Amino acid sequence: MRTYKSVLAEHASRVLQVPETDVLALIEYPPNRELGDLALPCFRFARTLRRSPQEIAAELASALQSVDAFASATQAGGYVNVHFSRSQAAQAVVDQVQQDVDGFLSSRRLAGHRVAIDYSSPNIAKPFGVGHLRSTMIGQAIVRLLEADGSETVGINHLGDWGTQFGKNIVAYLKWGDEEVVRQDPVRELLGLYVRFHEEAKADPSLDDEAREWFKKLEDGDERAVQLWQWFITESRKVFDETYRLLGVSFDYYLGESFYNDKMQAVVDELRDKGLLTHSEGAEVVDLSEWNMPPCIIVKSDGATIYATRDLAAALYRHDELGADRLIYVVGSEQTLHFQQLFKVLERMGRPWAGDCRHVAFGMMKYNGERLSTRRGKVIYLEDVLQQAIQEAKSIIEAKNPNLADKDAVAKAVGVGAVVFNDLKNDRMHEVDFRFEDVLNFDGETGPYVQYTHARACSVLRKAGLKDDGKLTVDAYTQVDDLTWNLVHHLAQANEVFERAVDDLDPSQLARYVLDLCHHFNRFYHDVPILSAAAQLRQERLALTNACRMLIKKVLFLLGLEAPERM
RNA sequence: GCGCCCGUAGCUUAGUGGAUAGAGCGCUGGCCUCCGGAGCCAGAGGUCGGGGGUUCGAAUCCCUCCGGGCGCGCCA
Repeated sequence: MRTYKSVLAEHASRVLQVPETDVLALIEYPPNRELGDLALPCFRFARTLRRSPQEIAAELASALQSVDAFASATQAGGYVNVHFSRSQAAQAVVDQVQQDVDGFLSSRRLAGHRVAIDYSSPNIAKPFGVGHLRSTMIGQAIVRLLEADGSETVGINHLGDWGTQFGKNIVAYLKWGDEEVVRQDPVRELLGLYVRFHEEAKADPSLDDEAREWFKKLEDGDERAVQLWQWFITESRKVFDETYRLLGVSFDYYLGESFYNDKMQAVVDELRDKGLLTHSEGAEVVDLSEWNMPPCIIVKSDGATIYATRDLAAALYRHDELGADRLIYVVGSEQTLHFQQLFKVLERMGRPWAGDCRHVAFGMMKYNGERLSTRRGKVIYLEDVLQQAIQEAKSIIEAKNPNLADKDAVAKAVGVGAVVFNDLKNDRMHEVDFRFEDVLNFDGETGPYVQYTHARACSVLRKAGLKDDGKLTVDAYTQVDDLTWNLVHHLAQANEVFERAVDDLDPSQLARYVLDLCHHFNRFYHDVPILSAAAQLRQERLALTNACRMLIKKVLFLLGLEAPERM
């Protein structure tokens, strides 16, 4: 929909004879709602127009009086503040949300694009810990955001299914493993074997040699090695898929590292043909000193390739074979340099789309201030965290709403929602010190708070007899009090927040937005009677409630949370 | 040593050059004969890490220092 900012910008731009985009960038929300619904500081125009900000603001204020959408325009120092015509705005906003939430949120700016998103990407035979939550849920949210903005997406799980660690896994399993025990709980058992390997290898370095031999066998296609490796993958996948099912996460492709084994020679050949490879300390590298980066190693001194080579092959595959015009990697910030190198090498290889590659980095997850370490067996299983949160939700339901139908399904939605939202609401670059007390708290700025608000809105609408996809038409809003207006005004900002979230690949903006929206709704709900209002008002308030319900549900979906109608 | 990221209330944080720095948790005190109290309201709590600068205006931009994190060729 047409935003109020652009209406203001258009008029101000015409009056002042300055470009509309310049005006648009300056428009802000006044710090105090009595001042107005939008504000335009005029200080910036003073120099070019050779007039005082106050004078400019005064001129604008009087010119904007006549604009239909504005109820008033006043000068306040160097600012001009406008109030919207409330009844007109409320009617338009509520109607448009109900008509088409998707269209209200998005103008489908990415139509025609196809974006590949690499997210989650856990390692085979390793636990899926809380740390993986970040890549998984930020990635999933980005997929939904981009799709909502019109893009096609290709979600890729780049499983860590190759590398020398599998030699260790095989050795440990053959020495100390038991098939039945592993089958019971594959990931935990394999991790135990892996940790034991590292402990014993300290005293007996020959184990490392054995591990190397077994990995070599795997590379050479040794039947036993391949069979064990595939078994590890199968068992790990079962466990991962269980977690993905719980989280509601899915992928278009599971393409692990091993998928590119036969695609790396072509990369090496191309780099060599293009004269980008140089010999250095026994290895072959792409020199990046011109860009102040260390060289990117392509072929190790033992002749083997390395992850950079693999990632290059993967990037080419995603672009050339999967048809993506833009690549996104949702990977921890410790790999920032690697991706800078990767994108630079792609550019030097003559791939113009290298400029459209993005590394969506995020801070590290810690526990009690300490780094989690798979190798030392220091792991918090995401599955455990989710189950605890679900238990917590279940006991709250038993206490507050014991007659609820589908208690288990709701407990799952709320418990998982709490964990997911908790991770999505903050700036992803921040380090996270994982604390159960935060995740298991369902009050305040949390997923359950948003879900609760949604359920509340559903409840009112249900009592009013509104059908599931019903729409309530209102011809004109009569009285729009402050609480109602604050809610409408916030609703109207959905589109600009959505676009910022897409542009920044930052789901936390939407998480913050929906928290604010819920807060405004709860205040409205608390103080403004809906069902008991007189017929006309009742209809207006129900329509507004319905619009909120729809938008909250939509945003929860984008963030990967369910929206139960009762809880 | 070099590079990147982070530093805002006891804790977690919002804020992408504009007006009096907003929230949540925790704490204190209110609000269910009224649409769901996982809620609402109020209170206490801030030298926006320190210091310089740019600007009419800086938590925000630049410089510098301090504290923390992550990287810095054959792991991914």
